[in-house]
Amino acid sequence: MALRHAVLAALLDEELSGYQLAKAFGTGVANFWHALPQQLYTELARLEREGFIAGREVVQDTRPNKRLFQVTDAGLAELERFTAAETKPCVIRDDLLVKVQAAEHVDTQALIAQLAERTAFATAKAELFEELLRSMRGERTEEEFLRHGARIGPYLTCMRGLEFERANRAWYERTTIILSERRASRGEQ
Amino acid sequence: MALRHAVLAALLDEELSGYQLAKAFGTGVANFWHALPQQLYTELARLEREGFIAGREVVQDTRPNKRLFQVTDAGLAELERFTAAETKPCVIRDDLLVKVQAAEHVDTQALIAQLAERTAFATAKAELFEELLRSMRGERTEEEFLRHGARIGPYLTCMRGLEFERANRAWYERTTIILSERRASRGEQ
DNA sequence: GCGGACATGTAAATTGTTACATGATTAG
DNA sequence: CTAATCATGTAACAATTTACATGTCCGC
Repeated sequence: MALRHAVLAALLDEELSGYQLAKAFGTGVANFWHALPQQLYTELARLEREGFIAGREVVQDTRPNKRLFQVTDAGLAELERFTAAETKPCVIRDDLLVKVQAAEHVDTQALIAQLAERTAFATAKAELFEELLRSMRGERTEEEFLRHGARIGPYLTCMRGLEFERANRAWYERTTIILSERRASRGEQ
Repeated sequence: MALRHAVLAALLDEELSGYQLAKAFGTGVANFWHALPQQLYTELARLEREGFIAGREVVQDTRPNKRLFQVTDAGLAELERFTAAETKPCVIRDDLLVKVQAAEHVDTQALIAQLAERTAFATAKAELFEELLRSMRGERTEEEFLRHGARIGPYLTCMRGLEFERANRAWYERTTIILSERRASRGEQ
């Protein structure tokens, strides 16, 4: 039941629509959780029904109308309760790691192509996060911002996301080289 | 549908029982995927029914009997097909990150305690992985092992797992310090 | 004798993904 | 005129987690 708390956490700093949330939870600005639009619209409806968020209709001329949501006092209390409760450790589940695990027993050509794709993806995401961090801290140094800056939560989770993507990229690149070389030396035999 | 492929990948190098798989997928030796015993027993039954793995009963004196499973030719072919197919990018979903995201709006005392727990957990896991990597490469240097060693797949995924836990630990420690200092300076006001 | 490790499952509930549905506006 | 972005949902299906169930052996 953490999706609802992720939504609450995302709505703390600003009112957002379902569509805006979907973008954040999909493309990865929200490093702390991932969800598809369908799940978010459903969860927003549930949260509103239960009084944890309140929505207001915003009429737009040029685009379809939208509903912006903000966290209620009950919602904040629920988030407080969640934060104090036990945390279950996070787990890795990655298709690509499964494939690399089997690398010695299968053809690695397609695998190497997929590693290249992921390298590009991780690089782009890392750049996005770097930019995001820069804009969050503004003129201040990181040190200074971490001490006294506002919105420290999003900054910290973004830092973790950046490190994650950097490590991904490094591993993808190294793995690509290793599998390619082994492939080549097998071919030469 | 990657659980089944994760199971196949885990069974490539050695025959394992459901119980042994459960330990590996639970405590994290299998960095590439996570699953609970219940899911594994169910999946093993399905895989056997579909002919992707074959089980054999091993009678034991001192312990309950067990069934060891190995991958069949059909299973290897299925894994080959999976490896060539499209990969969906991995996503982060972590309770603790959600909590840190909300750090500014909730009481951080419990959060800091949870970060300490996670630090200990990540440290232990990193040490486990280091030991595992050492035992896999034996006398060889890492460089040498990566070039020519057998069972390169498990080694590579373990490397990723180690880096992940090291990064976790570093971020947990840094976040603990930052939140603690901010908490202290709020208290002094 | 009690808790933990060994060993294997089923059933119910929750969560997450995929497919289906609709409709306006803007940029190329 | 076609694709992309904005905007919101429902329904069906698949995956994961939690709860229930059972029984032996070993060390303290």
